[in-house]
Amino acid sequence: MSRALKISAKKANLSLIEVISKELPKLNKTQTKVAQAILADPKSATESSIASLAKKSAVSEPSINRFCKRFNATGFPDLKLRIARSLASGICYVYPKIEASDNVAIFTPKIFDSVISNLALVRENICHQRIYQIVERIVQARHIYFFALGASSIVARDAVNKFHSLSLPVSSHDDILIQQMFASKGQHKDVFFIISDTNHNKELFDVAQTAKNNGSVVISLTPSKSALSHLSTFSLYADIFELSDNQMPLSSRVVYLVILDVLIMGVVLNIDNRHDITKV
Amino acid sequence: MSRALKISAKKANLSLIEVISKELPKLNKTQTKVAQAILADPKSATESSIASLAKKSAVSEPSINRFCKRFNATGFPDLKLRIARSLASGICYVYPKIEASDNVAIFTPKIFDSVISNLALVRENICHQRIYQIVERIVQARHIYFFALGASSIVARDAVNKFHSLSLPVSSHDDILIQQMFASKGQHKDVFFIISDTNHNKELFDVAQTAKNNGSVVISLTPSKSALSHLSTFSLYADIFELSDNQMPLSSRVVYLVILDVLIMGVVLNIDNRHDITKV
DNA sequence: CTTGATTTGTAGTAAAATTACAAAAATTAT
DNA sequence: ATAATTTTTGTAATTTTACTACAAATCAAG
Repeated sequence: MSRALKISAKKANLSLIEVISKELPKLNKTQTKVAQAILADPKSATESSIASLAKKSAVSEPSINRFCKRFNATGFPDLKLRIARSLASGICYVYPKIEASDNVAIFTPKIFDSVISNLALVRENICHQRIYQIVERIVQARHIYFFALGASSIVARDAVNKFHSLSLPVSSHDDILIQQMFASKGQHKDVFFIISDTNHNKELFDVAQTAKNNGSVVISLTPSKSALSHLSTFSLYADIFELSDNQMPLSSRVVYLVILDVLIMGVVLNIDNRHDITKV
Repeated sequence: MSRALKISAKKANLSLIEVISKELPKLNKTQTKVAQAILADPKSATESSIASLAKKSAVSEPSINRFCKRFNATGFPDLKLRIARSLASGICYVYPKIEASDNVAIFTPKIFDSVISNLALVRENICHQRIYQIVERIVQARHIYFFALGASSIVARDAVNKFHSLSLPVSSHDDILIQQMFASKGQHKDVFFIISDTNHNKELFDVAQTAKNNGSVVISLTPSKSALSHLSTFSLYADIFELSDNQMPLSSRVVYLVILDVLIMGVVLNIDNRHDITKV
């Protein structure tokens, strides 16, 4: 939650139009004219020359220039660039909550934005070194077991479909007893890939513990501070900000699917070319 | 491949960077140099003058200008503006191909960008009215059948999990014979929700046809020009640009999952408040 | 009022972008 | 292969745009 705020704050410096409208009361006469002309039609401001904007706001050209510098732009072209940037981002990098009063046109973009924001965040923070290491283990594995429960189980199932099409020895199980059974029979070169979108899941933790005790490789895909990640041989983190509280994970499955896609692509490239291609 | 080009030509609101990277193979020698210089660092391109970009790409200034007009910009400042707009969200809206020589740090962002780009595109183009209509049908349905084959079947399964938790009468089937059987027994208030990421699938089309003939409601989630969408009572489109040709759909499942999430959210809000909340 | 400070505009300069035209490639026909 | 035609590319001049220095105007306090 606090991280979400940090991000929206970071985004806030970028939106120049917001800054201008916020500073509006503090501006003097001519600068107010300029600001109003820009705010009246920011898009056309980005497309017009300093001369035409000067005419439109009924001030001289140097006044426009001073306005630019007042807002920390190097000059008029830079100001136009900043306005364009603050204008064009259709996607809002915040994690809004869905209100009961939202209609289709409101909540639909919210859902997309939430997923996109989460993906963008994981994109920036995912550890490439770790991916490389995991890919190495997967291609060398005797067998790879994908274990998940609940909503994450479709991620496991999807992974199996894909790895299977690469002729890798994979299987997935969403029955905790079966999972425990396979874990207890795990061998040295077996990989147990455990996916959980909750921070602490006792059942899956126990399964992982069993596998670990048997000397098998345990890979986990979980939120960052999960008990599972500490136990694992290799762990991938993804902290997801869900937009609804009602225990229905929207974004996490999607982000997990994409992370699995990354691993699969790593395996594809690793198989295609057995040299040091995937090295970071 | 040809579909991608057709759409980029049609949709003017597609980002310029995306268009440039797509048109790259069609460009001649000098224009390729310009394109590569821009794609290598689009942000700096928006900040530089025509002279410096000419120097960077080792061409003359008028060649830059011709490049601008080639991409329907009025001139260089306009091109910079368009690049800035396409860049504003931080995510590069390109659909790059993954090369065999890509290492982890290269292909990982590519995969994320591809998914994010596709989501952003669908976010802009999805029909809210249609979502509203489909939600209405779902909440009134006697039973909802989710039919899919192959990679899309996990989307169907996920939908069932979620709708089931809302106590709606749902089921999914990925066996074509079972699908055909249920379709032939379909009743008036039954909804058949058919998901396919391929343009034309004879088997699923026949199932849909059967259901339609029986007077059931057929809802489809497919690419835009599919035979299925024409047949359906209501159809949702999503044209996905996949980044690898090797028949492994990466983005489509993800986009489909999010679209289903939107529908589920619509149902949740519709159930919570039986008035005209979801009205567009 | 008048002085000093601040703000605004005029005019000139520098820089950037565009256009016209000529040279160089590339393509085609002979 | 080579001449003729077309297309592509660059040079140089022109036009447009942005910036700077300085002067006029406005404003505030004595």
